[in-house]
Amino acid sequence: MQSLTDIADDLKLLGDKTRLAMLALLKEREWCVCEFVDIFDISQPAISQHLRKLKSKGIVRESKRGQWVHYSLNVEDKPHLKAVLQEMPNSESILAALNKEVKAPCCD
Amino acid sequence: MQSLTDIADDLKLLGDKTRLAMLALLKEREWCVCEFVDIFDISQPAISQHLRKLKSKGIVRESKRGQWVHYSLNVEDKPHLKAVLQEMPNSESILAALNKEVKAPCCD
DNA sequence: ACCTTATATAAGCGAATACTTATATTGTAA
DNA sequence: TTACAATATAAGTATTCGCTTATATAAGGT
Repeated sequence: MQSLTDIADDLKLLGDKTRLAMLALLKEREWCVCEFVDIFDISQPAISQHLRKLKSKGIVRESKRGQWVHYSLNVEDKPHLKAVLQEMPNSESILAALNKEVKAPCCD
Repeated sequence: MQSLTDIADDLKLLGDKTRLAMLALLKEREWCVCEFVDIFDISQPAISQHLRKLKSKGIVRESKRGQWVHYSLNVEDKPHLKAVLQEMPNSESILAALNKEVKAPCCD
């Protein structure tokens, strides 16, 4: 059972357009850091810092494969986040909003 | 149709425990500012500023009655917020978490 | 008119946020 | 080992945030 403060702190992380887009994308499948670096118009360290915040709250899970790191959604025990993400547009719409198309992932 | 940024900006407002509690309380009925002043352990101007932010994003609606101002929820056209609030505990639990009991409202 | 009550606004301040550049770490491959 | 690619961390900075105190506005009662 989460406290009000915990829930607010989780939601605070969704209050940033980059992290919100990341989570909406992660709804569909797991993504490699290198893909996020291609998609978002911010530096690689900025990407890394966003993912660290999400991971530190247990909202995403990381899995290393060789030199690549893949992130996946981990909101099974977070109904508030599940509910929001359910209302988010699909990956295609998100990428369109970011003016990006899905390319062959860098980590193949 | 809301942009990603708009949705993130809405969610950012839920990322504060005071505003999140206010909205959870407003799910049940409308509340007078004076009640919020009693419930939350912050100054009256702080309450007023939180409500102004929520109003400026169209998340709540105000209605003046004499010298009192009542706020009500206005999230019909905001499915993301509706979805989160649906998962929030009821007023009783919120008040319990704040160590407050519902008293006779100041504005009767 | 005056005083009181309810609410809003203004100004200021310390803490948190999201970014940047520079550097460290880790893994792969020659 | 050396070099390179992917990712993370550190440090610095400008902006935003949430609070406070002080003051303004507005409505009600006498």
